[in-house]
Amino acid sequence: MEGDLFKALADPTRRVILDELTARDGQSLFEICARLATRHGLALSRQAVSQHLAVLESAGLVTARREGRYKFHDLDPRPLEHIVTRWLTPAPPEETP
Amino acid sequence: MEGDLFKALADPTRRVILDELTARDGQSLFEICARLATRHGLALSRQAVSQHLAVLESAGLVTARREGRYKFHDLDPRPLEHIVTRWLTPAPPEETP
DNA sequence: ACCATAGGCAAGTCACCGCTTGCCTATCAA
DNA sequence: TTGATAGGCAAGCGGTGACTTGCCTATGGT
Repeated sequence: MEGDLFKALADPTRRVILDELTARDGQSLFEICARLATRHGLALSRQAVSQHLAVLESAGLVTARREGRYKFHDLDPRPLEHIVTRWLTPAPPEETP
Repeated sequence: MEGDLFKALADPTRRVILDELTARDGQSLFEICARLATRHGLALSRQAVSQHLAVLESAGLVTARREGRYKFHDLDPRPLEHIVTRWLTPAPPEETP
């Protein structure tokens, strides 16, 4: 979906996760948990971060690859490009929500 | 605030309002209501649109100017540029929410 | 002066979202 | 094989946000 992109960006914690993946790509769930706590003071449970990653993944902003018992997450900023172009050109009609 | 920008974009109705202002700048509240109904099938109350415009205004995406008993709304897409650049450069640290 | 129009303010309802808790599966090391 | 690690699933709770309803102010036409 298109609207999932904006929903994914709406939460500040998810934006920090994107920051963290920008600084260091290919982190696992526990790595992200640890770095959120140490570098941003965000003491979130593992499931909270997991759910955030699921939202980012369904928005196309994060791709996940499994290796053994680890699951590494990579950032994909390409969907962001649609945001700016949308309201600079004569707007194309959207899905009626 | 910074986070208000993402909160403003989170709602699909507000995105349609931005589309509508992109197509025709300087509309009043009632004009926006009418065009949402006729062109997008969105039958919203006047207050609903008014509240949406307030959110867009506090996000810096819409500027309002009063003339007599009318209040015209103009689009300002400049805050959108920060979105893309944020996750393409080595991310600057954010406000801890 | 009167009334219709354009807009604002405040409270209340309802649904969604973020987060937790508890339990379950899978992979690797000893 | 046993235990520890990495992750997933599902139900439940609390808060926030979108929308409505009702009433109020202000401007403009006649």
